[in-house]
Amino acid sequence: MVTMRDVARLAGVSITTVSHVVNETRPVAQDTRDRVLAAVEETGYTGDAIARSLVTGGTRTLGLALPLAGNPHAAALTAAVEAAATAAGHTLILADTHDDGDAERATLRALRSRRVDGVLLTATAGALAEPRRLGVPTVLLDRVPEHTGADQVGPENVQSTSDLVRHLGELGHRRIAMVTGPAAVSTSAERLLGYRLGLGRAKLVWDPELVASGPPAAAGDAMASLLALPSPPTAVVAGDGVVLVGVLRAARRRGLMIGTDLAVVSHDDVEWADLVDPPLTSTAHPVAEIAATAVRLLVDRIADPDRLPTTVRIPPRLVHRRSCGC
Amino acid sequence: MVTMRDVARLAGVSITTVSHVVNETRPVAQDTRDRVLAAVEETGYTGDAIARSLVTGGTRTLGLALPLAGNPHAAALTAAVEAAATAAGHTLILADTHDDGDAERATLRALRSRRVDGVLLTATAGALAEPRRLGVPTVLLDRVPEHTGADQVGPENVQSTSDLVRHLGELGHRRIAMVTGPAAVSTSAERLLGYRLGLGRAKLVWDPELVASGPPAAAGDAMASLLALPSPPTAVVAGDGVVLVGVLRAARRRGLMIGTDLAVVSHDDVEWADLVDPPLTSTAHPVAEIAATAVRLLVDRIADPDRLPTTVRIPPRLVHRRSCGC
DNA sequence: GCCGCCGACGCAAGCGCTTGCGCTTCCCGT
DNA sequence: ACGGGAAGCGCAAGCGCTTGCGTCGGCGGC
Repeated sequence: MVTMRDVARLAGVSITTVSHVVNETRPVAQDTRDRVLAAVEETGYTGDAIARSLVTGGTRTLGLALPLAGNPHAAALTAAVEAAATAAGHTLILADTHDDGDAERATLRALRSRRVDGVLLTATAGALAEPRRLGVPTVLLDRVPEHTGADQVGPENVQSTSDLVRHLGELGHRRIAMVTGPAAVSTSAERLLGYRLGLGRAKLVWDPELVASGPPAAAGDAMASLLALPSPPTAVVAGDGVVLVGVLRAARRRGLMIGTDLAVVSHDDVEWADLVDPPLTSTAHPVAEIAATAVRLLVDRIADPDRLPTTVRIPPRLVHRRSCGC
Repeated sequence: MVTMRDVARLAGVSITTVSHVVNETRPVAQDTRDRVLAAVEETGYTGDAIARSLVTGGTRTLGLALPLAGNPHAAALTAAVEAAATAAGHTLILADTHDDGDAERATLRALRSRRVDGVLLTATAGALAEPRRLGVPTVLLDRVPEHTGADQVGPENVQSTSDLVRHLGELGHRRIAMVTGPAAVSTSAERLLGYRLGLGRAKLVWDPELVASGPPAAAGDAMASLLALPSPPTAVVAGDGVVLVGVLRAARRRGLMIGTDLAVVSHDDVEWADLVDPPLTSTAHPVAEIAATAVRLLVDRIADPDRLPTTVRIPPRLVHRRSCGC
């Protein structure tokens, strides 16, 4: 590794001066500057972020901790966050939390030991207190539990789900089912709430028999059970993109025609939504906007640890296609 | 931040001892150990990877640099690499290269200034020489150009594409088209080669009119042009998952029945392959295996910079469904 | 002609950690 | 009773950088 010392020697100045010209932290005579810059060029000096961080305290690094495995939505979010972080001049450290409280805590500690400036976290309930304990600036991403006293950014869930259900109701459906991920996840809980709300707005009664929530991988089986009911649903709202896959598979296995035998609407506008038959009605969540907002909030929080926590809800856009039966 | 000094003070020992206890680098009397560990616990000491790295030289950090934007395959790869890196005891720094030579070079320099131990790189041709120039241990991922003298891991493309084409040929198709990403990308080039090879094996002639390669986003238009040909293809092989989407959209716009009017086979077994009509015949690339192999190669290279470069090709599995017309 | 000021730069103290030496004890063999 | 070895620890250097003080000329104002 070529160090500042090498550059300094070559330019015939002190490392102090090299530092100041590289960082532009104090005026340096023009010809000295030139000599230093030339030396930098010649040596291929890149600097050492590690050493720099040790003295400045900051790393210009953000941690992103979320359940990554087998989740296209998380993947999209990751890409969007990377873009936003880079735009804000930060590097991204990626860590999979496996949706597990212990793993989240461990991840957080690891990130903090790497001195990340801040963390974007999609947490289970188990690790919500950890960031404050560790004193790491954190914004909660995607999942937005109540009363955390933290900055958080996520989709608007209640209203949008309610709209989905109401639309189904207006189409004449009386038995509308809902399949979601684990109710312990705030996103699922909120969408479940929106579902009930929508039912009410459509003047329908809540039938617990018609809702299934659990691990996304089990969504297919859950849907199969719903369809096996004596009086099965004629419409279903899928809580998210991965649940949707299960729902669709179950319907297909049962030989149901989507849109005709069974209306399907879903959260998450998957990229293939227009490629299946019929094209899927769903809500499109502006991932880039969510990511950018989260990064902005985090950067603000890092700059001022004492500002009041902000919660931002970003409403999805309804993409109306034909699986709802229209 | 609580430092070793704090722990040492609390435990009534020197920081040397704390260091040795924490790292288990030399024997320490049991009760001293206990006191130190207790102090660690009490203070919540996490260590400082930055300071540690400064003295040891290593960071136990790997960089992953690839074109991330709008590419589900890259996303899947990212998740797989994260898992593999974590399993190998490394942290992952994620960087989007935007498939651009200059950006790649800049990214590589940034990663090196962060002192990553090694880099996994999906590169354009423009930046292939950079890793060696910078002296960063690197393994090329996913795209595997010839003669790079570097470690590299990627899918087997020629044979698998050829098989796809041959299958189509055996089904009686005479005019088989191919749509891929940019020919400058080695993956596309190889698949194009496999396509020609398959054509030969099926005793068909190569008609340049039937192949389109270019930016994935333009795949739809490219496919539309192919379908508008006086004598349009009766079968098409899509170079990858994102091209596939364009192909399918174009076919749909033209009102073609997949599998009947137009046989479609594809690389990349997208998660929704069984949800469209008819289900798609495609090649499933073992992403986890590719990622794990790449990380292994990289770790080996870090351990021994002078070992001979290895190239690993991982063959995909053909998932035979019905879009081929069977 | 002297003082003060300002522009241009260098000194050296750390940041928190690892690690090669070296210093104490303490015990055991003779 | 004494020498020597081993076990248990601590000292301090130094990783590559930033930054608060200083130093050193040179120049203008009086």
